[in-house]
Amino acid sequence: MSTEPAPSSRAERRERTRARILSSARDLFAENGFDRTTIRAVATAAATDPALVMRYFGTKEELFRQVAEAGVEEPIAGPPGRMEELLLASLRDKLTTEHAGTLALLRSMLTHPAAAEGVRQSITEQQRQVAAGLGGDDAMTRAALVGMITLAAVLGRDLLRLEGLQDADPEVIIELLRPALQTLIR
Amino acid sequence: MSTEPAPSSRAERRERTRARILSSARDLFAENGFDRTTIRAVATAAATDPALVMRYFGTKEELFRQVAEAGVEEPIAGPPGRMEELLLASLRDKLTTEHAGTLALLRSMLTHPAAAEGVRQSITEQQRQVAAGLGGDDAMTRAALVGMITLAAVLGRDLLRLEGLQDADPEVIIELLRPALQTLIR
DNA sequence: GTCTATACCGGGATAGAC
DNA sequence: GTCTATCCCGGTATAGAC
Repeated sequence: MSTEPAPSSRAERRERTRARILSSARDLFAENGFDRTTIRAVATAAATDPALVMRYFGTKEELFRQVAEAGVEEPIAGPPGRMEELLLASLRDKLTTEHAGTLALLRSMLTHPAAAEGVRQSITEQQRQVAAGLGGDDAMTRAALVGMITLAAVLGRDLLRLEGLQDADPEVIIELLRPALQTLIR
Repeated sequence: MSTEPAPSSRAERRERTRARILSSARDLFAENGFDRTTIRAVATAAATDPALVMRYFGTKEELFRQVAEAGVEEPIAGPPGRMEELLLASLRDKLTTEHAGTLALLRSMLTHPAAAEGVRQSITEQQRQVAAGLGGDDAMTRAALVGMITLAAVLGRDLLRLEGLQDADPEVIIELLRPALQTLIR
């Protein structure tokens, strides 16, 4: 929340405002979901006005799209033991660093079609990678459960904020899930 | 979808209309969530008009409350092996019989405060029961993960409709999750 | 008692003043 | 280029005709 120092050039100011809008939108979408977040509220939080938000992003849908833009995921591959490591590393990353963009996507995944599609694609992608390394005719089912379990940890901690999970050390969660995931990846 | 036969008494007709509204609301809330379900749409689906819906239920919030009213849950207690059985039985029930009311609650749990609270209370209740039978200082964390994992199965299958899960035999899902849950309950 | 018509509000989006 | 004022739609809720 530091006040920016140099007024600098027009282009820079513009870029800075844009970034502030994006950041406010991220927080509000993550906290309240797509439907309950208003352009007006985003503008207020970013200390501008609604018209400017529309000017920069055109539509609420597009603003959400840019907020929820998924970063590239580490591919999950190799023998079971290796996949287990990669999956837990990915979970650690989600639990330790702030991913307001990801939370925005997850928050709306049950009620907003675009968000649902984004999550589904992301999980399906990982699912195929894991299933490829597994074999067996229930590989896709096992891989789906693996994906849902890691997602469930984030959900319970950051979105539902369950007692016993929201304040738990990420490493504890990871070590508790390790043997559970091992029963599915093998 | 059978057309009701006897027009019968006023009170009965009234009750029937009420039930039809409740049923339509259940389906729509379960499919689209609280915010995207309109009173108008509920009325249309129930072949009445919006005013009547309001007359019977007063407010959309109250209609949702009645739709999402949780049935009583089997208590989870006993030694670890017994709790495991009870948890899996509860999961089987959720996977095999249609619980549109429960799905309505789950659909909105990330975006509607009342739904979030309902789910949180339900999980927390189960969590305490499981934690009581476990011991260890991370009992609540383990119990939370147990709850989230079973919830994740329903989520992935009925709400996200993940490939490899939406068409999976419930018994397969249960048997895959059994060893995973065993690593957390012990 | 049931439904038609409408009030009222707040949302996203737009046009035009400065 | 930034903001004020406004449009228009669709939501919940209500009042009054039948």
